[in-house]
Amino acid sequence: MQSEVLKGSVDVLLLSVLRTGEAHGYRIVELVREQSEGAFDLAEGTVYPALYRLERAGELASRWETVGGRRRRVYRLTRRGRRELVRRRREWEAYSRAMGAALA
Amino acid sequence: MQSEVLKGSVDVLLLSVLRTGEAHGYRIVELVREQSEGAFDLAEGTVYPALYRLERAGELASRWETVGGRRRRVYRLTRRGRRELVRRRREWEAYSRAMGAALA
DNA sequence: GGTTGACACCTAGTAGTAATAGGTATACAT
DNA sequence: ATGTATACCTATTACTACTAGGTGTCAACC
Repeated sequence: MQSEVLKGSVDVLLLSVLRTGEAHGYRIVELVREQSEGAFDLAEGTVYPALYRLERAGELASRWETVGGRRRRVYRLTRRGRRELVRRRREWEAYSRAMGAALA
Repeated sequence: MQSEVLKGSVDVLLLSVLRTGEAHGYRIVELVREQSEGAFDLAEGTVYPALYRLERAGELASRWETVGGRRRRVYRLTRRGRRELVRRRREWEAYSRAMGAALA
């Protein structure tokens, strides 16, 4: 079923909210909630490991930042990440279309 | 993320292709392929366990049949299965809408 | 001064799906 | 006899997402 689409739902969301600029983990959770109109409220235990995974895969890069005494790790898309975002979004669309056809 | 939606993608496909009548496992694989316009080619190792799971959950019922010397197990939706199909389809739609919003 | 809540990160363990990669058996055509 | 389509079954594995904790900073309030 080529189910990286399924498995990668969180991944594509993370890549997508970073498309307009960098953000740290906690903020990424908020962005996903906002941009999905409240539908996706990702647990931190889901997001942090996913971010490491994406960084290990070369799709994200990060740096440490300190703001108001609080440490943050700020993530941004790499070139590969941007490419992957496009690919995964297309995959999502194909998947979505197929589900639509099957469930019609 | 309420990810039964994700996890249940195969389940809702199986329920859906049975909405117009009963079918056996091998045929169900074909129906999913046809109705998804070729996009979903489920492995038998995915489908059979899923059918057992759905039967154990009371969403499907089955009977044995012999046609041309070949044994088949024919599945049909139960009332609960039909209800679940409606519920899962709605869930899929909400999920799909949210993904659409987030990836827009 | 202590408590609460928001901010911010981290990780070990678990449940569960889907894929992999086999296996068995019948019928029919070549 | 061999191959192909039909038809079912299952053990193992990889991987995701979730659960359920933990650490620490800062600001506000009582």
